[in-house]
Amino acid sequence: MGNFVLQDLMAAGPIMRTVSLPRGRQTLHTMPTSAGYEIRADVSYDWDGRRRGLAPFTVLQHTIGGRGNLRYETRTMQLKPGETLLLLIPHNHRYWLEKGDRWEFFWMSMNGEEALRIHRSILAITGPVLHLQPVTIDRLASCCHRLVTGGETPGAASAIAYEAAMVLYDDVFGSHPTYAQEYRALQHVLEHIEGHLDQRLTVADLADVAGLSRAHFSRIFAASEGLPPAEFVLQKRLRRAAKLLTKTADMPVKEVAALCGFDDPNYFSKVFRRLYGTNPSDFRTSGMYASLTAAPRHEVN
DNA sequence: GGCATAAGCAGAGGTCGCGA
DNA sequence: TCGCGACCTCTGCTTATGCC
Repeated sequence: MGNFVLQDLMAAGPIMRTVSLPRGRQTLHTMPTSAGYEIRADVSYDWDGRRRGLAPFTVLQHTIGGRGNLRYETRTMQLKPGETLLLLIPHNHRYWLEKGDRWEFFWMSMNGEEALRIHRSILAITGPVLHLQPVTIDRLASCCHRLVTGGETPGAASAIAYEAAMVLYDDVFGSHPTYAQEYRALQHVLEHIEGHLDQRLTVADLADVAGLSRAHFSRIFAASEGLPPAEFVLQKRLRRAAKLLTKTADMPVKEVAALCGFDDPNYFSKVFRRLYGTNPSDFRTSGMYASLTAAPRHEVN
């Protein structure tokens, strides 16, 4: 697909596909949900980011011609040809078409923790409107075309969506050494958190790992991951605890707490209840974990 | 004995404004 | 862009008590 360009996608005419694949046993970290190329001229085209359900996903939409409108939190702007829209849902935004306007675009929607994490990192730096290089647009158009016409298995579809996420990553971070450095620092912190969940993890320690001051680290971490660092660590610990509780029926709750970095089982019980709505022992016996969508109410991606 | 709940408190965390 | 200090909020811990 090396020579695929945007014109090839447009040549096929308006087309879209909702990617609905059977759930595999393993959760894929990047999964497309829909893709397509459209020319819209009707005011019924109107999406509100707060009314599209609670399951998180992202929308990547490149404007080929015409124009669209975007309200992002309190700011309102127009999307012109050559501009690419990146949005996380749910979120306080709306994009729509005004009467008499025309909007030609291609888009890809995807979910999965890796897609969400990468797109959130990009959004934290660039905001929702991106100005990508022509070669990036062509590669994204190629991904979109292959999603619409192929990607029949979960693995194949996931690979295409992941490629699209990486193409975007290269464009944004590859051309901005400072952004790349910051991204790598946060990656290092995330790895540090994963490897030390059973130990004391203060925000000051994590800021040291990132090589930043506590206040600045807290600021960029929250912008990148969608949660302040302490809350992020807490949710990671509670997810690990939930898994341990259901997988190790003989392990005392206080031992599960200790393995997840909670020195005090009483405190563990308190925060566990806050997140899951029930105490650890009831959670274990009720089989709640299986009924959850593999995540607590406020998911850490 | 193991665990949950509640109250109280110290210190850590989040966030803002400001300056370099 | 980043660090620093200040201020307010809330987390994390201790202790006491009660239930199974």
